[in-house]
Amino acid sequence: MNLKQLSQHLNLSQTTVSRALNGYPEVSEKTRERVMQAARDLNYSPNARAQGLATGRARTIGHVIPVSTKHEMVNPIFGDYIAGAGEAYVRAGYEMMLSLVDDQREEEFYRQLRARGNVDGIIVHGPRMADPRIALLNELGLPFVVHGRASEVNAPYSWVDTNNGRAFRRATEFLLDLGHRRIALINGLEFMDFAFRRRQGYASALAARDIALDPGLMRSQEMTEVYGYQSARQMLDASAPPTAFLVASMITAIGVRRAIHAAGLTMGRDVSVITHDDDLSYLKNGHDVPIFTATRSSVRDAGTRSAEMLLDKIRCPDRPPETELMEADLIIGTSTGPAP
Amino acid sequence: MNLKQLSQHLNLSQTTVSRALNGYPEVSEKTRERVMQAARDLNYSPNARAQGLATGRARTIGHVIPVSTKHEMVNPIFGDYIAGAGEAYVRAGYEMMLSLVDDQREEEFYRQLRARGNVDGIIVHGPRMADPRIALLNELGLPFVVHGRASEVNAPYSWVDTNNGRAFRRATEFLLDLGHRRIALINGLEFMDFAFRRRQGYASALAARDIALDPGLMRSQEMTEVYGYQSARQMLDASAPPTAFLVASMITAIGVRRAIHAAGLTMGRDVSVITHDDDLSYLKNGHDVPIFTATRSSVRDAGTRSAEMLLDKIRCPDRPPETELMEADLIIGTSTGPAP
DNA sequence: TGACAAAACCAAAGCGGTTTGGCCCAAAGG
DNA sequence: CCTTTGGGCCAAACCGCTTTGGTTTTGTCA
Repeated sequence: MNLKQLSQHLNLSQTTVSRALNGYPEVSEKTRERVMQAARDLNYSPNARAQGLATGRARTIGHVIPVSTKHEMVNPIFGDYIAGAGEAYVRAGYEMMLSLVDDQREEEFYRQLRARGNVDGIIVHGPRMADPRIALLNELGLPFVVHGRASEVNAPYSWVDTNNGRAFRRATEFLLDLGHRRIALINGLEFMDFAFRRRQGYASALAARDIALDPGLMRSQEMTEVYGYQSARQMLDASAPPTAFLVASMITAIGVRRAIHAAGLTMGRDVSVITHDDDLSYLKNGHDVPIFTATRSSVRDAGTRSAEMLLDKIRCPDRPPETELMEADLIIGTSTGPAP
Repeated sequence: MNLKQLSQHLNLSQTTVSRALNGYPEVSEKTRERVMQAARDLNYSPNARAQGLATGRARTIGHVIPVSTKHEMVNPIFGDYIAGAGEAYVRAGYEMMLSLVDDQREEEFYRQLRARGNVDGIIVHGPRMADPRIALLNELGLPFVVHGRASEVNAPYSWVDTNNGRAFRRATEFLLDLGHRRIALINGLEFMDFAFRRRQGYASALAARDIALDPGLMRSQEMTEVYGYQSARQMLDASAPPTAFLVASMITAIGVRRAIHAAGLTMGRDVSVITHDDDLSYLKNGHDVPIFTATRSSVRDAGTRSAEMLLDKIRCPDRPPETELMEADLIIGTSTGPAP
């Protein structure tokens, strides 16, 4: 069933039927009702490609996930982020397109995305510190919102980010106040902007109390469980083990906890742990009492906010870039205690 | 830059340029070279919507994620599944569209998907035992592949599934052989087909040794960490606690482990645990020695296989439905031992 | 009652590709 | 030398919608 058939069925022109369905005023209420009813009865939906071709908009948002051939992992926060963003898209009648793109040929990919016109805007995931995509997208004139920021990019752009620096500074201060002096940082990959900022927050808190950074207490890797386990294991076995760990994700923290148990120690008494908690639906930080003391910031909310921001931007392309910095809560759980 | 401009630039007709780019034989090699070069130089990419409208194919696959308003979670396996499927799509030049759909109005949504024509085929996620979507999609004539199966649907359809029944039967037998008699099942939601089959595998292994099912040892819920913790906690506190747990996912098993520790017990000695392991990239089951004894089946591979199967189906719509049953490995880790 | 404005509808021209049917010309065959 | 063949190219129709620039109908007012 297409528009032509529908209009013939109704003895009306395609123009009138189209206008009736799209709420234009130059059609009588009676006719509109009749058209709507027929559309419902005959199960008519306009062809998206034809509509897109005619209007020049795709009603689709692209999400580009950079995948390096080396460590081709999809971040576990992705599902929750998408759930949040999807909610906004459903409300606005937009579709969501997902692309996994080899980071070797990202530029080409974005250019094609623009030329092929299958999206009206895109969400940039996993920004690096000097991410070249921002300049590229500005040049291409393709509306975009970054989930995160790029510290070394000065051009203005829209973003939604958690205040990672502040969160990790507060967490470090909290451990310092408990008397900890040897605090390990089990960070994400530090060419990723969020990890870089977390490290800065950690470093600034230590600097404020005149504590020197100890490279032996700092790790930077993909945030897997095994990485948390191995890092903590090694550090605890070393000559001057840390009394506290600051960890970049719940999953990695679970690995750290496993290492603490394996070393015969008790978390929260012998060794303290603070983790960042993205508030993932399948991996809540405990029920009533939090398992881990944590800096918490919902990635689902970030998804919704960035999607809404992008939709706004598409609606009004001339507005200046919008930004939103979400503060993380510091949640006190049972994984921290005074330094032994 | 569109086809018209490109062809004018080359002093050729749109027909010839289109044919040159798409590899048709009725254009000379010399001209083809010239066209290709110009397309590259001028950064020409065909407009996807126009191409789609003209060819009648969208070169896009839809992934529909059912979301109920009650427990709107996105399964953590989703990221890895998508990574696997995405790989196949990239190779074939297909896009991936994601839709979160309220399960109240699923039927309407699939009908629209068909009518609006924005996808050439879809992957059905999270099938229920008598999932109505299969009959609907067969009726609509929209190519699809189910990730999983629907036990109560008899019509033929294409699917890729793990042998969940066999995996859980083997795991149960393994525990029985170790002398365990009180084996708890911490299952997923049992209206989901995979969970139903796992339960059947578990039940049949017990039945084969004349052990009655104990409702007090069986739980069925969304597979969160907290669910694993609370279920195990309650069972261990009860009058006749289990000596082993059979768990539906790594994340839930991590909760079970936490409960075992909280009860002052040692996993693998006092209490055994076997979990299903989807081999998620961020949550590998240990490094060299597996943490948990597990039934392992890569959901990433399942993603790739089901995507390939769907692409085949789209290429040759007349072929009969294809199916693939993936066997899970039984991996021996340190979480199991003889019954105390 | 006729003039005029507004309301209601329509034909046709895009949007940017693919594809059908046909034209032109050089090479091959009788 | 003329016909046939087929390689190489083109004009125009088409995919299904929106939108421009009308035309017709209805209603209002002098």
